[in-house]
Amino acid sequence: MTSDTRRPSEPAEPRRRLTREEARQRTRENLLAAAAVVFDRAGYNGTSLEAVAEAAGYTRGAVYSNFATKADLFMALLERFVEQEEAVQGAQLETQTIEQFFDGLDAIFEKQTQDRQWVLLQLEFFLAAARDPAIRAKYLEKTAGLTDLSGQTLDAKLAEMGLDAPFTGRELGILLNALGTGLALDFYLEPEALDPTLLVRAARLMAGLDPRPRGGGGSSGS
Amino acid sequence: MTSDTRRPSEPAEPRRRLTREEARQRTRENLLAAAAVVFDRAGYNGTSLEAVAEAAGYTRGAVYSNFATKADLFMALLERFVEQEEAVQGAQLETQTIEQFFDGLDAIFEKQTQDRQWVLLQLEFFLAAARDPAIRAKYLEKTAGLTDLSGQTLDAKLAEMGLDAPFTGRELGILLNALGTGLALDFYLEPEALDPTLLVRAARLMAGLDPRPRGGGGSSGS
DNA sequence: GTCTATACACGGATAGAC
DNA sequence: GTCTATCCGTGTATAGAC
Repeated sequence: MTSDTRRPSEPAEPRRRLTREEARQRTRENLLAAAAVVFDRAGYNGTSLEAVAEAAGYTRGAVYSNFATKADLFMALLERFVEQEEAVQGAQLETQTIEQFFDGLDAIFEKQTQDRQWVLLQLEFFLAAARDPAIRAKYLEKTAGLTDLSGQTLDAKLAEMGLDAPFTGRELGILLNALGTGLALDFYLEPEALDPTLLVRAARLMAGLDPRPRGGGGSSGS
Repeated sequence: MTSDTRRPSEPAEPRRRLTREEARQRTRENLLAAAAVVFDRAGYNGTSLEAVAEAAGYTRGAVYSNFATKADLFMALLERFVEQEEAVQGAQLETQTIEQFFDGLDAIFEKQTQDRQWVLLQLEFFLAAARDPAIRAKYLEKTAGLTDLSGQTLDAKLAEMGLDAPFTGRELGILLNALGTGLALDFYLEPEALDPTLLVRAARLMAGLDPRPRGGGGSSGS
């Protein structure tokens, strides 16, 4: 961004008024913020661009002026979300002890069950990615870092502990990710039917540790 | 033979000509068969009822005459699929030894990765179920038997073997189901990145068995 | 160069003809 | 019971205001 050399005749006020670029950026932000809310509520297919535009105080044309298509708008939203999530999960999983790692895993899963709407939105987008190679490429590119995170962390953790886990760190990352996703989906259908400790117990077992985190009598009768 | 029973008084002839009911049933079948093909190809949201009707040799009106809404049509399709799948999986999992059980599990997973379009369709419907309580109730009702299947089978299997699995049969069913779903989703994005033995290895471990099915050196170094 | 206003095509849904 | 005609909403495209 260069200096605000608007017009020679203009009063050389810096940042007095928004430049074109800034205004555009502001509109883009407003649209993205509105889109996050509206998509969240009704899903991707259930949301009209009209609704997004209205929520942001614009018209449909403004949307198309800033995003090529509806999918493009959503992609921008996803990108932003992944960046933020990467930071959060990274901090949550980069712990000292392996016990703390599982606590972090638990926290992530709990958050996932609460962010129901967002996960459903992601799933909707996953569907598009699974069907369209172009979208898939973008999707993988943007989420690659996030999916590798737990695996790499675990790899390091296991190595420094000398555990004889039945799986590699990468495999564990895949398994934990898949299990978390699958259990979250169950949760969305029958929240009360899911034991909240199940994920961590399974994770501990797969990492080669005792399934029971702390004390707790394992009265797991039928 | 009261052949020409065109009178509304009595249709005492069975099977001579298609009754209204039978004709309707036939059309319904045609529409369902066509819908299965077309939905499979382009997904739920990507398919128009026009396309369905055309594939079956009718017009949109015929569809609406047999199904209240697009969702209703899809629900009928799902119902049929679940029934059939329940039978198949039931046969596949009701085995003698626990080794055969894992073979069956493997076969089911492999089929799931091949039936890509169908699983994606189911996922699309799951989304609708997760968002709409009414659809959710129907969805759960129809799929309840299927989800309980592996759990109950495992419960019996574990009981008769006296294994000290860290999970109950029901928990194992949930875990295996969730893991299978999550891994299948991974597979749809990056088919070559998924080790096809991963599911069964994890399943064996969670059931309290040696993760390695047969022989194979466990060179699971990083 | 951005946003508004408007137009168009397509798809889900409904009403009425046959 | 199926088809035709029609309505309405929505994604997409474009012309024009500022």
